[in-house]
Amino acid sequence: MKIGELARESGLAPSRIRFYEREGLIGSIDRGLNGYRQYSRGTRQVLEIIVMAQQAGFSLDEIRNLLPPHGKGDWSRDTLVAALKTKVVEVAALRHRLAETQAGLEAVIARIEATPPGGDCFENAEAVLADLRDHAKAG
Amino acid sequence: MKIGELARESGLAPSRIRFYEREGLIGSIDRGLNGYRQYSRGTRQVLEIIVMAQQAGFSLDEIRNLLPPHGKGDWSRDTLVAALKTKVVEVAALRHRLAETQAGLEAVIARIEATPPGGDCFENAEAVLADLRDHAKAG
DNA sequence: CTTGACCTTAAAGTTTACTTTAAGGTTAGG
DNA sequence: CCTAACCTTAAAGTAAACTTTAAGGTCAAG
Repeated sequence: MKIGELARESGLAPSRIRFYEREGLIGSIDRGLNGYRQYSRGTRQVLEIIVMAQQAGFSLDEIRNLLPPHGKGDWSRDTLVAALKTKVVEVAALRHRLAETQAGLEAVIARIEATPPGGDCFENAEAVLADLRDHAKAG
Repeated sequence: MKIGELARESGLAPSRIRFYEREGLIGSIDRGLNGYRQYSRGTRQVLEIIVMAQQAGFSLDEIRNLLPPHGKGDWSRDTLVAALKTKVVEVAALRHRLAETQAGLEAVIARIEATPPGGDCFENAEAVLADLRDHAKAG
C-alpha cells in the first residue's frame, strides 16, 4: 500500500503521514525499489489511534510516549501482546479523559438550564464552577 | 480589581487576559484614571468558562461565537446550551467507539494469550489485524 | 526621591501541528 | 515518447494561541 492509498483510507493528507513519520509517531517503514513507502495495514490502525488521541486532547508529544516503541519489525507473540496491551491502556486513558469532559459539559448544561431565564448568569456561574471542580476532582 | 489580581485569581497570565481582550473574547472594560484596567468579579467567571470550553475542545473562535455579545448580563442561553449539547453528543459518540475498540483489543489479547506458545506468530498477527479491521468498520 | 512592583502599548517571538513549495524521480495509459 | 498522476526530499510557509520584549508610565514604601 503506497502513501496515497493510505491517505485516502485514513482520511489524512500524505504530508501529514510523512510528518508523523518524521516526528517518530509511526516507525519508518519498508520502501520499494523505487524508494516509495510501502505500508502495512497496521499503519492505518496506528493513524486512527493518533487521530482519536488528538481529538481527546493529547498532544503529539504525549501520543508519542503513549504508543509502543516501533523499531523492530520483529513481532514475537509477546511483543504483539505487549503492543496491544499498550493500546488498551491508551484507549482506556482516552475514555477516562472523555468521561471527564462529558461530565463537565453536562454539569454546565444542567446548571444553565436550571437558571430562570431572567436570572443573573454570574450569580449561578459560581455554582457551575463549583460543580465543575467537584467533577474534576471526582474524575 | 487590576489585571495582576485577576491573573492570580484565575491562574491565567496577564498577557493571556489582554490577548483575550484583543481577540474579543472578553469585552473591553473600565479603565482607571491612570489607564489601568479595572475588572469586575464577573470577568473571572468568564475566564473560567473560556478555559473550560477550551478543555472541551472548543477553539477560541468557537468560544467567541458562544459567548454573549459584550453588551452585558445575559448571553443567548439557548445558543450556548445548544452548542454544549452538540459537543456532548460528539464526545459521547467518541467514547462509545473507544469502548468498542477497547473491548475488541481485550478480546484479541485474551485469544492470543490462550494460544499455545508453539503457534505461528504471524498467523496470529494476521488474524489480529483482520479482527482490528472488522472492528474498525463495525464501530 | 529613588527603588521596585506594578501597569501600558505595539511588535516580535514561540510552539504545535501541520501544509505548501520547489525541484525532481517513477509509473501507467494513449 | 509523452503526459498525467503518482512518488521523493528539504525547506519554507501558515494558523492558532499565546508569550516575550522593548520602551515607557504609575504608585506605595523607605
